[in-house]
Amino acid sequence: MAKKKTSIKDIARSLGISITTVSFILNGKAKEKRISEELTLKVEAYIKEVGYKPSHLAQSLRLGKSKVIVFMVEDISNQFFASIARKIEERAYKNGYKIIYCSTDNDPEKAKALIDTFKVRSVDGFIITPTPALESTVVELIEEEFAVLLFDRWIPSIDCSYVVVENEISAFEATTHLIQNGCKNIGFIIVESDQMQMIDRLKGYGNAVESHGLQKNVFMLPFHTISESVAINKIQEYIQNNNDLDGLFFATNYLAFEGLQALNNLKKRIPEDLLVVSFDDHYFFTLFQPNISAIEQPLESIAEKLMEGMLMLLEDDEKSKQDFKVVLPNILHVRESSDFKK
Amino acid sequence: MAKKKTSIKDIARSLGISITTVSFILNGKAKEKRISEELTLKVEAYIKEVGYKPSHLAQSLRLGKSKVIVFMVEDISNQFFASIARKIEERAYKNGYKIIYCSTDNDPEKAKALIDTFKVRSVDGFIITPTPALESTVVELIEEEFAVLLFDRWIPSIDCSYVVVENEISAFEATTHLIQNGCKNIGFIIVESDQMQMIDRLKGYGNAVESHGLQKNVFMLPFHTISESVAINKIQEYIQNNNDLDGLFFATNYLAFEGLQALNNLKKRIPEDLLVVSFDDHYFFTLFQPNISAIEQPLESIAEKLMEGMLMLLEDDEKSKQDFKVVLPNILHVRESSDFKK
DNA sequence: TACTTTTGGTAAATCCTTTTAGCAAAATCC
DNA sequence: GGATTTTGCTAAAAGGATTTACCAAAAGTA
Repeated sequence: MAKKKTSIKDIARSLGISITTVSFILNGKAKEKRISEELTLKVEAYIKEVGYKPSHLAQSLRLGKSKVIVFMVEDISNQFFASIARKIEERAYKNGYKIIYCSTDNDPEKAKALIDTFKVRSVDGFIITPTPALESTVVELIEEEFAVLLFDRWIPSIDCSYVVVENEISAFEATTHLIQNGCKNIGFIIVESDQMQMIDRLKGYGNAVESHGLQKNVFMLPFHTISESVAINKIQEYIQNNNDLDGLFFATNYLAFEGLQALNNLKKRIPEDLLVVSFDDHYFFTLFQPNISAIEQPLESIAEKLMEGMLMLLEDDEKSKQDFKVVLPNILHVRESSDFKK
Repeated sequence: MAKKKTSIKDIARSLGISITTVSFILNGKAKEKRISEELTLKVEAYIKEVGYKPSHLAQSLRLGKSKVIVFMVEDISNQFFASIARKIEERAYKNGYKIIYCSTDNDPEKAKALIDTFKVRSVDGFIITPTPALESTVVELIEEEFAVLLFDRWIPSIDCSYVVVENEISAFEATTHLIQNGCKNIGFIIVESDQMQMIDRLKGYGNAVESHGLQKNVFMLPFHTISESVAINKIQEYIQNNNDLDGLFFATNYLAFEGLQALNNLKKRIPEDLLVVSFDDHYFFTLFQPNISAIEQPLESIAEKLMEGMLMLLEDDEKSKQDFKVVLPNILHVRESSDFKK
């Protein structure tokens, strides 16, 4: 097996013509550049025969475009991000793009370091779930004319394209749903964070509760929650200390999983003792007994918009680069955990 | 903001020296190439000052190495693969490698097409969960001197490095565990597949059952199981038609999730009516009531071995390239679903 | 002094493309 | 028939690095 790949030069030499001619033909510019049809066919046949494929590296170097998109998320092993990864993959490949992933752990230093290495690699675009304190880095990226698209959360202080969901509206809706089903004291369990999606969910919950004349009751776990078992314990304590809770709204599915463990440990019955609803739907919620009500983010639409936006940012040279701003609606699935009738 | 990045040429010009000198200094060859310390320091200071970073593209083109590894799995959104992705990521980045992922859906044509595009991209290595009929493509890759490492399943007919787990042994162990806890008629639920890991799991089950003088009772779902609900129905039918089952062993966690739904629909109690154990542990299994016994694959070790092997294949030029063959042991977690005492 | 060795560096080729500018021959025009 | 246009194709630069081969000047040796 030949280790050495055939290059455009080899082809030119073998056929006794110039590199330029071969390149024109390869790039479909034969007509435009007035290469005779006879020669064109001959070259094309030869290319097919030897199975020549141009080197992407050389092309990238020459054209200044690498056809690589970075997918930078908090944690690629998180089901939500992994699902999006899967769905944008198809679309990217179809358009000749490859995707490099990386996880930030929501650590600004790590995120910055990663972005730095990728700049050097001359990637074309970035799809980012921003960590805190990433404003200036993102602004820099945009100024250096990379295609940048935020998702899951956006950064209010800067002008940058994004794809997010209606966090506030859906949290409002889910809370209202609990109230309509009789809850008077709904605990909202959230992780301490300045991420916009969390802030918005909290806001939606708060507005719904207050607009019905009820009291807010928020339990905030520290962000770097030491471990899962500690988190479970803390939630358990919270529930015990608030014995009159009749509803629980979890801000993410991971919190819900921990919360369900806590409720189970406390022998609390759902929905008899309290109603439960969670943000971020999950396969488990329909497997769990009782089924858990949840707000589903539209993964398919998110992925679709993400690639639509990214391709637009990548291809259009002239249009304003910061105007792809999409907010998608979620779907509230009412299940047994929040509805006696089910 | 400057769009144009500074190149080694700019540095040379600014300092009135040659490109060669700058390159030597950049690559730590100043001493070896007898560049004076004075000049070396001056250049290094200047490089730091302007924040110069060499272009990876140009380096890759010149050196024929791109420092990119392809992580090609069946489905990146599958929790198992996503977890491995996360764990190899750290190690790869630490060694200056980036990871491009892609999903094959276990479709040979798709896999071949993906491999083809990546060859062109001059990636350095491939970590692959092989689809069926991929032997020749993999052999080609090896012959073309790419670093190739199979995982999850390997291909018996070819000589290629791999990292897998003890599928047969663990299946034997889990089956034996069920038998020891009183099962006389264990149903093994598996998906139709010629993947080695499935064949081995089936073998382990069969050996265990037969060595205890019991009958095999295998239910095989067609591979492209139309949909989840259809799968649930089929499993449900199977259980109904085999009313004397007292144990169920699921070959993967996805089958277990479907099976648990089926059991729930049939109002079967675990472990009172039958014992349950599954291959591939999952967060859910400890959340589910009762907790489900499962065989945990050692994700951390798999990832570690994967990168250890890949780096070895990438760096060593001389050593034999096919001799990194690792088989890792799993851990059987006995939980409530297969043990009355728990 | 004359010759060798060391020191400190550089020119140019190479990796593989794309693309601009241009050249000779053939065809067209008046 | 001479000027212009068209046809068909190519030389060479550029993109940004690495590396081989080599060259002066300084230092060492006899």
